[in-house]
Amino acid sequence: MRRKSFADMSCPIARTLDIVGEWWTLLIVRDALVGARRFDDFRKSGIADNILSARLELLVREGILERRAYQDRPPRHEYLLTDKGHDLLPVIVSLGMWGLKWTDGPVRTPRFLHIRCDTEVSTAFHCQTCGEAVQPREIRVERPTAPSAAVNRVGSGQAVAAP
Amino acid sequence: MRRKSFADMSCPIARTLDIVGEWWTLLIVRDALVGARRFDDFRKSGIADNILSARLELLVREGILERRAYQDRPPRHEYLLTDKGHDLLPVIVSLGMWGLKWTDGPVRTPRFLHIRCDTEVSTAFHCQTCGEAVQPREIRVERPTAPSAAVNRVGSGQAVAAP
DNA sequence: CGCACTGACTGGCATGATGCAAGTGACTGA
DNA sequence: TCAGTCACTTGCATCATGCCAGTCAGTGCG
Repeated sequence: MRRKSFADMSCPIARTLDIVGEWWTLLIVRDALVGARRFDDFRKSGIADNILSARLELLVREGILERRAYQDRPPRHEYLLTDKGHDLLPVIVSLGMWGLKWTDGPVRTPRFLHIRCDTEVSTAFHCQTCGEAVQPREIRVERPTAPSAAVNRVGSGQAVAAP
Repeated sequence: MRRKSFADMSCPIARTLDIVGEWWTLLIVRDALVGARRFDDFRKSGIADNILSARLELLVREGILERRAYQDRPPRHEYLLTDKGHDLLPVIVSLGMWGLKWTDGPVRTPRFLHIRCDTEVSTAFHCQTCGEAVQPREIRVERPTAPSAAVNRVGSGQAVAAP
């Protein structure tokens, strides 16, 4: 059954997931961030050949990876992250942080280092007004503004799932 | 074909994706963050009933949502984020930020406000040593340390995909 | 009272996604 | 020459998904 597309949804979160939300896709991005370039490099994650082939094609088509020839007899290509692809770094990092905190198992995760000083960087919310870091618990999520006001549901708040 | 599980992988990113990486799951988390509570609330995203039912059950089982009765004739339940679930906020936000920058379409995204001062917060990398925000471009990703050193591949760097 | 509607699911079925594993072609090295 | 490597491609079986009807309990209206 073809999955319902999120591409035409008005929410950018959904649109991102439409592009990178398939099984294995973000693991490929992770591996590309870590330095994987060739088909054989990416294969080491355990992904099936045909799925890897399809995902690489998708990531190239979406401009997240670019395909570059590294030899011509036979023609061989490697896959490099674009700027667009590199901008998925915060997604990867936040997934890793959640997994570190809430899943069990060995901790074998990429490290993210500030190039200038070689210190490991962390990601956090920041408030420009207060000038300080903010914990997720200190954040109130406000739903998207809708042209038609959401129908009040008595006693359960104004909950509307966004298409 | 049953998907290959990422649960036993040594990478926390993979383990997170094993839990929340199915189609629709993170959109449900998004909606829960925005205030959706009931089956009907979540359904508004366009998800099929049986998939929603299965995803809610998974999120409850994984401790991301808790199921709470809101009436008993007939028995009816609503679904609320746990702390574990709320900690997926950075994942949702980073997905939204990427989508804002790199996808086209209307911008109808949740807003994330600092409770104390009602300012919209943003997420960013931070370097403790330099005491400043760091752009993704200023970050070097280092692959996970491996007990067996990666085999050098001449001319292509030391690329190893992590299981 | 009967009927229509609502909400929260459950279930049947057809189609696409996935994984396994074999195959292909070009090349290299012993 | 043969075996191995690399980068895919392909065939097939099994699961994931979506559509939509159905069920049950309750409510409200004519």
